[in-house]
Amino acid sequence: MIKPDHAEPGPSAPVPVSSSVLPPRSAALIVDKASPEEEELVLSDWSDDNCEGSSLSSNIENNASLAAAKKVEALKAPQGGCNFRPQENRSHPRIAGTTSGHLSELQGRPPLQNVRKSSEFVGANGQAAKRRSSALNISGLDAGTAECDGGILKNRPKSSKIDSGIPGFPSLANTAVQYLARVKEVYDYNVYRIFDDIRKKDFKLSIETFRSNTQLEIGTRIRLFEPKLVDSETLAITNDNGVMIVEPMTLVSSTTLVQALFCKRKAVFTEKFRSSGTNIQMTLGNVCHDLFQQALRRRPKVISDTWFLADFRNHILPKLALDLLALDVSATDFEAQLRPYLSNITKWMRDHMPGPLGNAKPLVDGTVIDDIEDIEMNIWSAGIGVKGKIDVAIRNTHGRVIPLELKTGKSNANKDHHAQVLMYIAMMSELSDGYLDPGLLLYLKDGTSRPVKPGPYELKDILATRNGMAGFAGHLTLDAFPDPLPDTRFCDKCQYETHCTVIQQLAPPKNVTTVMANYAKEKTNHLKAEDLEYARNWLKWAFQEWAISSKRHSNKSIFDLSAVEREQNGTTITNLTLANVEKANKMSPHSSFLLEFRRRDRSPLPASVLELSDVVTISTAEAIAVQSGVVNERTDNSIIVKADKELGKRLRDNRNNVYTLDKYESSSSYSMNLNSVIAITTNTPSAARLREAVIALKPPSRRTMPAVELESISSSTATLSETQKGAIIAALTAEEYALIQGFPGSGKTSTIVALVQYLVALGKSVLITAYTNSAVDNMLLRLRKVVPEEKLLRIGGNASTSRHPEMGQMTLDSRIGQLKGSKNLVGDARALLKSFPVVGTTCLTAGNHSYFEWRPKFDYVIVDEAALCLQSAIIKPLLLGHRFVLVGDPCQLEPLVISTEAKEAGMAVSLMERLEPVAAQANCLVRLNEQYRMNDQICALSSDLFYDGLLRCANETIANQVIDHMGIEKENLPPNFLPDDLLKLLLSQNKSDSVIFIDTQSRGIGSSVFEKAQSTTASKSNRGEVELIAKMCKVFTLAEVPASSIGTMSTYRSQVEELRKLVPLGIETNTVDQYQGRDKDVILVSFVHTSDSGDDSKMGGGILSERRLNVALTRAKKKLILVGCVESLKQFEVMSKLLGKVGCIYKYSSF
DNA sequence: TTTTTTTTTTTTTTTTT
Repeated sequence: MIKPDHAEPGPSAPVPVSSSVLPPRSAALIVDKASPEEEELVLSDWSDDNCEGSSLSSNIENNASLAAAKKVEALKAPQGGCNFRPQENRSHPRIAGTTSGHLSELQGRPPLQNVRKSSEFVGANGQAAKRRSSALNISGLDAGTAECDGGILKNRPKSSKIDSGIPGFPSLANTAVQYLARVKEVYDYNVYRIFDDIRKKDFKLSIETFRSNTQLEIGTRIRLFEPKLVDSETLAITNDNGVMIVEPMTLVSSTTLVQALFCKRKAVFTEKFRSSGTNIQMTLGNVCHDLFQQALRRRPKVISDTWFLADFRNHILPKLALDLLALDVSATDFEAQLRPYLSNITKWMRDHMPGPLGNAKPLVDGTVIDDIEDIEMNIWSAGIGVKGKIDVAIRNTHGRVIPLELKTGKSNANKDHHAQVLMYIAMMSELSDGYLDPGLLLYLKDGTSRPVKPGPYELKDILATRNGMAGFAGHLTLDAFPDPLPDTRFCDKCQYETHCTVIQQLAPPKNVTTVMANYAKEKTNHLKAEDLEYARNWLKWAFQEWAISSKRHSNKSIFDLSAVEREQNGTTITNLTLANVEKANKMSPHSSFLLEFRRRDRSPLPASVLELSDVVTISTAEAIAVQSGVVNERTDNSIIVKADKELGKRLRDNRNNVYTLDKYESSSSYSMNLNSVIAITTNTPSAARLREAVIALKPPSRRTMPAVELESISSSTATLSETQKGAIIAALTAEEYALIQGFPGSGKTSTIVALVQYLVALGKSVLITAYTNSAVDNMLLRLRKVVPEEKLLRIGGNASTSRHPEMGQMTLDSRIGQLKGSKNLVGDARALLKSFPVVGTTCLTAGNHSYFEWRPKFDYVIVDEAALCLQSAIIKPLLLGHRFVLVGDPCQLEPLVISTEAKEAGMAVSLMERLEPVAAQANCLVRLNEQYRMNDQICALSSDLFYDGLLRCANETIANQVIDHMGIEKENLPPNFLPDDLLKLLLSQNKSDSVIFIDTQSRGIGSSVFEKAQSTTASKSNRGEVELIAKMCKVFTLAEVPASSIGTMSTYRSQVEELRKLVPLGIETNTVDQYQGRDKDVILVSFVHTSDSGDDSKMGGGILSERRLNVALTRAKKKLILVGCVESLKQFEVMSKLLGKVGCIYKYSSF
C-alpha cells in the first residue's frame, strides 16, 4: 500500500515553484518527462504539505481517500474515460518525481485528457459567457427561453469528462450524474422512495452515511450528486459515495454556515434575526477589504502604504464617521490600528500581483497570478444550496480561477476560515468544469497566507452541516432552533445572548445541559410570565407572517422557473442588454455604478414590474445572481440599477449577454420585527419601564402643569382649537405616555407640529417617527416652516425623500457633508449630530440605525399614524425616549397582517388600540373630534357609523362648504352621455346632494355595460363602474372643477389600474389604503362587487372592513360619490348600515 | 382564502471551542 506522501513528517517548507523552472501553462502539471505515457498524466502540485491548517483531514482521511479513489476509479473505468487523479501525489515537484513507482501502477490506462485545460474553465462571470456562448452557440439564443432545471441550466454541457479531481467527492458540475428529487415515501429509517424530476422516475434511496442523522420528511426536496447505483432502481448515499443536499433551493450563506461550526444555534439566529451591531475588528475588516479591492480595481502605478492611507483618508473615512461614532473610536486611533494592515497589503501586492503593479512571485500554492478575474464575486448555488461573496477570484497562469479569501483576524489555524474557502471552491467548481481547485487564505494582520486544499470528507462534513442549517433556516417557527452549546463560556460575548436565553424559555431545547439551562433561567429572571407570553405571541406571529410571505414570493423561483416564466409572474424582466455603465458620482473613485438595461429588441419594458428602490438581482443565462443592486431610475424603455461595483469585465464586454433582473424579496423587515420583540425583553431600566406600560398595562400618570407654563402655551398655540390645545397639554404633562386620537380631518399633523414647536422652545429633544417614509417627510416639511431647519435631522429615507430639495438638506448625509475638511471628523460629527433637538425617521430605521445607539435618549418620542403600526415595529423607537406620544386613529386602517391566524389571535391590534382603554381611564387620551375637512353631510355618515356621533365639524364654514364649479353646456357632452337627472345631481350645489350613492343595479342582469367583477387569481375589477366613473369625472372637469381636487378610489388594486387608464388626466386614483391621511374636494368610490363576485359574504368581509370603509367615506370635502351594486353590497352588514344613512340613492340603468 | 403594503440592498466584517 502506498503511503500518501504528506503522511510523512515533512518539516521542510514547501519549495516555491518558480515559473521560470516550469514550462508556461503547465506549472501546475507535474510531468515526468522521462516517461512518455505519463506525460499525459496530470498531477496536481498544490504543493506545500504543511497541512494542519489546510486540511481538517488526518492520515486516516488520506488513507481513506486513497481507498475511495480506487473505488471511484473502479466505478468510472467501465464508462470509458479515466478521470482518476491521484490525490496522494499532491506534493512539490521534487517529491512528485519520486513517486513514479506508484504512478506506474496506473500505466496502461487511457491517458487523461481535457481535464484541466484552461479553455474549459467557465467562470461565473466573463469567461463563462464568452466561452460558453461560443461553444454552445447560444449567443443567438433568447436567454428568456434558456430553461432552468432546478438551478442547473439545461444548456450546461454534459461532459462525462468532468470530475472533481478529489477522489471520493463527486463533480458538482456533472449534471449527468445528478438527481433532483422529492421524497415520496418513507420506507424505513433513512430509506425512502423518491421521484427524480430529471429522469421522471421513482428510485429507492438509502442513506447509509453517518453524516445524515435526521429523517427526511415526505415532500422534502433533495439533490444527489453521483450517488452509488446499487441497481437500476436503487440509489445509495454512503460515507464514500455521493453527496446529498437537502432543500437545495434554500440558500445558506457561507458565513453563517461557518458560524455553525462554532455554535449552530447562533448561526440560526444570525440567519433569522440579523441583528445589527458592529465592533472595531469588524470595521477594520471592512476597511481592509475595501482598500484591497480598490487597489485591484484601480491598479495604481505604484502600490504603497501611502497610496492606501490616502485612499482611506480621502474616500473611506468620510463614510466611516458614523461607524466610528458608534464605536467611540477617533479617526486617529482607527488609522493607527489600520496601518500594520496596510503594509501587509502593500507587501502582498508588490510580491504577487503581475507587473507592472507587482513582481508576480508565486503564491503560497506555487501558482502565479495572471489576472484578477473578479472582485466580490457573488454566487448563488442551488446545487449545494449555499450563497456567498468571494473576496477575490484570481486567475492564475494556468488559466484556473481560484478564490482568495481575505481575513483580518488572527492567523492561527482556523478551521472555520478553511471551511468558508472550501464552500467557495465548491461553488466555483459548480460554475465551471467541476474541478475543485484549491483556494487561498490571506491573513492581512501578519501577512501569512495558506492554501486551502479540498478533501472529500471535510467537504462532506460541511455540506452535512449545511443540510442541518437549511432545515432550521427554512423552518420559520419559534421552535426551529438548534440546541444550545453544552457550556456557557462564550455566551456573554455573543450578541444573541438575549435572543438565545429568552427563546430557551419560550421553546425549551430538546437537549440542554443543566449549566446552560440554569444560565438561561438566570438571564431571564427579570421577566414575568406575562412578559414571556407577550414575547411568545409576537415572535410567533412575526414568524407566521414571514412564513406566509416567503411562501408567496420566494426568491427560490429563480431556480425553478425560466426567466420567461418568471417575467409572466410579474417579478422579473428578462431579455435585457446592458446599454450603458457609468459612475454614480464621477468625481469619486469609490463611487457606485449605474447600470442601464434595455430590452434587446428595444421594445418597452413591462410597466410596474420593477419599481424605484426595489432590490434586484442581475442574472445571465449562465449564472444566477451575479450581482445585486437597487432600481435607481425607471422609464418605459430603460431601467437603471445602482450597484456597488461594475459587472465583471467579460460580462460587461460581451455584447451577446442576455440579462435578467429579478426582484429580490428581502425578509429584513421580519427580522427587524423579531429583534424588536427581543428588545423589550432586555434587562435594562428602559425596557422594564416599557414592559410595565405595554405588557402590564400599568395606567399612565400626568403631572400638573404650572400656571405659567399653561399661559406660555396658549400664546404660542393661538391658532389651535381648544381640543388641540388639550392634546398638547396632555402630551406635555405625560409622565409615561399620552395618546392623541385624531379623527379624520381633525388636524392632527398641525397638532403634532405645534407640540414639537413647543417642546423645542422648552429645550426638549424629540424623535418623530411613523411607519412610512412619506409620513415622516410630511411632518418634517411641515415642521420646517415653524422650526429652524438647523434643528431638524432626517435619518434614513428613500428615493422620494431626497427628491424634496428642502428635505435633502436635513438628511444625515448632507449634514455630515457639511463637515468636509474637518480635522477632527469624528469629534465634530458627534458634536453636530447630538445637537439636533428634532430627529425624524421611520419606526424600523429607528430600531436599526447606529445613530440611535450612541445618541442620548430623547425626551419625547412621537409616533404618527400609530394605529397603522404593528406593536413589534413600534417597540424599538419607544425604547429611545423617556416618554412617548402616540397619534393616530384606531377607527381607521389597522396594521397590515397577512396571516389570518395571527390576525385573529391579535396581531393586528396596534399599540394605540391596546393602550386606549387604560389611557382613557387615566385621562391620558385626548380625542381630536373636531374636523376641518368634510361638510356636515359627509361628516355625518362616518360620525354615526363609526364614532358614536362624536365626529363633528369644527366650524360653520366647514360644515356648509359645497362644490364650486362653472356649470356645463350640454352640447359639450356626447349624446346619451349620462342621464340628465344624474348630471343635475352631480353638479348640484345643494348641500343635501353632497353624498350620492349610485346604484348600478348590476346584480344578475348580465348587462353588457356592467361586466361582472372579474374574479381572477389576483385582484378584482369592474369595467362598467370604471366607465361610469370616468364619465362623471369628465363632467366635473368640463364644469371646471380642477382635476387636482378630484380623486377616485377603489378597494381593489386592479380596479385602480383600470380607473387610471380611463379617468381624465390630472385626477388622482388610488386604493383606499393609499388615500389614508389625504383628502380631495370630490371623491368617487368604486365598490366593484356584483352578484357574481364569488362567495360574497366572505370576500367582502375581508376587504370591506369597517375601518377601510371609514377611510373611504372621510376623504371628500364637498362631494362624495359612491358607486356600486346595492343589491350585492347590502349583504355586508356595514354596507347595509351605510345604505340606510345615505339620503340619495340614484338608480342608474344603462341605456 | 383574499386583500391591503411598508420596510429593507446583499453578504460580510470579528470574536470565542
